[in-house]
Amino acid sequence: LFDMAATSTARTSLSRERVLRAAVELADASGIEALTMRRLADALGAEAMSLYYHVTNKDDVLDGIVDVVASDINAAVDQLERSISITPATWKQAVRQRILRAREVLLCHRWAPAVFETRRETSPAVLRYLDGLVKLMREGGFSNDQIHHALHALGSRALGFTQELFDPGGRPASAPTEAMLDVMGAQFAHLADMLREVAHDDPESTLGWCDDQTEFEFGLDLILDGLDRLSR
Amino acid sequence: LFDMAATSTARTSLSRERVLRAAVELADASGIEALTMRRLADALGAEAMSLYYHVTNKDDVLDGIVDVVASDINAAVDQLERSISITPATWKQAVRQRILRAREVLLCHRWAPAVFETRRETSPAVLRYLDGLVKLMREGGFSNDQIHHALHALGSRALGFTQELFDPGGRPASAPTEAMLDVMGAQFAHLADMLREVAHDDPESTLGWCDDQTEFEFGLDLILDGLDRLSR
DNA sequence: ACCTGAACACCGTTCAAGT
DNA sequence: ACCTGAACACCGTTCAAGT
Repeated sequence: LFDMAATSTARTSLSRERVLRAAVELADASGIEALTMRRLADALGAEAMSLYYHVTNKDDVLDGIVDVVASDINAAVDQLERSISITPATWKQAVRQRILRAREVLLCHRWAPAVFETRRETSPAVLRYLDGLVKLMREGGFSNDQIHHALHALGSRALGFTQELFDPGGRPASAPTEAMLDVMGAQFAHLADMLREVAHDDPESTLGWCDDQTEFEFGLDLILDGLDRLSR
Repeated sequence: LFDMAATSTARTSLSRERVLRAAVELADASGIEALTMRRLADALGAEAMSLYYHVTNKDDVLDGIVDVVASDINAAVDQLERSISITPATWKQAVRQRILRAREVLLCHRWAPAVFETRRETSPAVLRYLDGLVKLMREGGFSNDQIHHALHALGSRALGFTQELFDPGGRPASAPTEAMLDVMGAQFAHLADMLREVAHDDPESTLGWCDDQTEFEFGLDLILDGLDRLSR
């Protein structure tokens, strides 16, 4: 009657795909902790219990949104490297580009890495992503055994994220103040000295006092260079 | 009266330390999902609300158990490398040994890595651990800037764990059956080929078809070797 | 086939109250 | 100072019932 406007998106009936897409949007907008069955149903203009017709339970929703994000990654990655032939000389650049592209997608879903880590069943879309990576490295001259080691060495970095020991999640981190470093220095002199020097070297970093992207690429290149050396 | 035996451990009064230690034991024994305020209180022979006198809330409990585990790591690591002088030639072995020791402690608390990742405030014990690592690398001839990059490149590996894309948490993984690989091969040929070959190469691996420890060390050495080369 | 509402068993946490 | 019990606002999920 009057709720036509409010429920305009809800008029079309539910479906697994619509539920999952709404779940991703809810997590994007309000954080993963806001993703409850009741709130998700609300966003869809339905009752909580209606979801269970399209989805077996909340775990299934989490598996589902991981697969949605991984599918987005595949879509982004598929647009890459048309007609570039992969050789032992070019594999590294191709893998690097692929991983950084995956990272771009992940940066649009800050909650995703944490959820990826909690999943026990690997999503089909993640498998497809890894399949592409294996293909690339085979063309680059690696043995299956080497590729297996490489995937383990990369770990989540293969998909474009790492877990940091400092400040997981809440980016951008603010630089520690001089006062904080002084307090810290009393107990942890070497660590405080390091942080003081690093903060001094790059005081204007717009992405916070640690540029995640730079650090991600540093670690990634360290590993890729090591693998490259391994293959010769 | 009759519950003397059942509550024998509960007779001593509560304290923050006793609460945290019980929390670690509960997580060790029953998994992190069993760690609720009510069950934790039960294990201590107290009411749920009594905990709040010694601990500000559940987040504080999680911060606390991370710190307890990190303290255990420090204790284990402190027993290492007495009287070995660190030089550019020996730093790698010392860091490697330190990290593998940290990993040993973590392997006794399978729930810990996942909890480490969710914490926003870094625990004092983790800071102390990192301080020791920085000290080691300084003695090994690295600049503070290089050490900063190194810590980011190592990420959680500095503390002895990585997140794997396959099968997070539930170890040991069982080898994929031939039938599974056939199904998988239809969609993900390169990945299935790789897994088939790896499983065939090492069919007797007692730790499951992927030896986590071997893979962890492979990735760690790849990074340490890269850092070593960087410092020359 | 698809959706709902009441209900259940659990959470974390507040508050006022006990000793 | 330390602990408790009832209560509140939230979960995920079951079940029987509606269309």
